[in-house]
Amino acid sequence: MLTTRPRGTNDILPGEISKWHHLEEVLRQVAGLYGFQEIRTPIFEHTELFQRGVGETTDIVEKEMYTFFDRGNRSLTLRPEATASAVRAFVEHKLYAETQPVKLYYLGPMFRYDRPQAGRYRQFHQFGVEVFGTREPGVDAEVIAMSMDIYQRLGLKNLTVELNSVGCPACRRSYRTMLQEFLEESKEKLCGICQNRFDKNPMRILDCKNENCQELTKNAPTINDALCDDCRDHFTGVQEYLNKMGVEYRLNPRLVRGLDYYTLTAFEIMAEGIGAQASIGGGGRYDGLVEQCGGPPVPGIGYAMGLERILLTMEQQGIDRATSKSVQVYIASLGEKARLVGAALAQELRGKGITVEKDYQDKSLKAQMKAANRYNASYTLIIGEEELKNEEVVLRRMQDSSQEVIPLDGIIAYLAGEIKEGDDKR
RNA sequence: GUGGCUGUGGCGAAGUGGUUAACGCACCGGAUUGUGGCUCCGGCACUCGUGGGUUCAAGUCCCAUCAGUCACCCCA
Repeated sequence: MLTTRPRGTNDILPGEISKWHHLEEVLRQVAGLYGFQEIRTPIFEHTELFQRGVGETTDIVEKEMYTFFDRGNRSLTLRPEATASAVRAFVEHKLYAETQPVKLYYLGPMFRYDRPQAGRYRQFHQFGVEVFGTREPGVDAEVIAMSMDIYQRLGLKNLTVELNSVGCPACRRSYRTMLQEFLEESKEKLCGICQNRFDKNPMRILDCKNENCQELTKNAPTINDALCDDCRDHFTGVQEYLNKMGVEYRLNPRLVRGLDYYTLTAFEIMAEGIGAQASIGGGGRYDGLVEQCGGPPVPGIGYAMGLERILLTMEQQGIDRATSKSVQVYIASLGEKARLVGAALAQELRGKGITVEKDYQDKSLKAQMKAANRYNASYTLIIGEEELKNEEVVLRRMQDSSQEVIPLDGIIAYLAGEIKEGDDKR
């Protein structure tokens, strides 16, 4: 226990950090391009925020929250998602008083107490955006386009955007009864899970994986049949924008998202080959949420993507950015005095922006050369007794094994010159 | 929360109940004087996840537990 990480968590080790850096860099860059500004909210919130924001009946709230009491006996919860927090901050700081829309993005860890499996962890990372203050279909389209833009820049292929409209609360209510009426007769024949869903969330029955259920719902009415004029207009508006913007998508009238707050636009981005958890991002509109969280009636839309799943997909598609530690100069020294000189040289070189690694343990020269090789050093400086006495250093070019003796007081300038030239050639 | 599979050195992986638990990679050291990448030689396991049990004898069988993994529910 002492030496194992908590279940469902991961250490990101030095060997894999570069792909995270790369991913985060792309995310921030694209967010900037689309005019989003970062918001950082606490990693825990009052439990009631999620109960209210995410929805009492959702799985997240019912069984997946990390809830604890602090010393003041307040109930707090590690955030399972960030939309509720963003909404809270939006309301708390009265951002609705600023020019609308307000476009925010966030990036960080989320927590859900769930059984880990491929692409699912108890602590995972999400990047997400929220747009408050407008319900123009063009914004919905832009948010979808932006997410695809990100995936493309990362080099991901074979992704599908699934699009649907879940309507306004009124549409959903009427559709719900419509669906229940349709299924009433065959209710007994549905699988056990779906019989459960019949009352709780009948729309979920539509995307049950059970073949029998699929067959039974084949001719079921879709949400599109139940949309009011206003919702229908909005939905066609989103599609019109997407078409114009050249974003491909697949209409999926059975797409239902799990959180209670979604209205109108719902979308999900699916990847292949990363196991059962194929959704690498998703989002939708939440026009009633701000008000429900105690703010004014401000519409909003957002999406979130799971970074672990993106990385998994990249790996699966052979987009690999693993890098090993590498260094421009390695300083090998023999003996205490030489090591001191080496340390001084290292400082000077680093001051010139050159990456340096050196020996700290008085290893044999052979061992130091091996180390230099492992670090992928372009140059190795060797300082031994001989060199110390003559105020010189041996400069060895690792690539062709050539070496020369340079006066100690000239080595910095010499190396700085060499490395700059080398950089220019690239 | 439910189910399947798995758990041997840093990693990968043999081991069909019986003396000192293979091997590969990695790591460390060496192959005449202070020099890398190839080759050769050598070194590197006090708990075979943990705790019980069966047995004269268990890494090998049984039970429990923990963890990993995949899937379900659900989601990123």
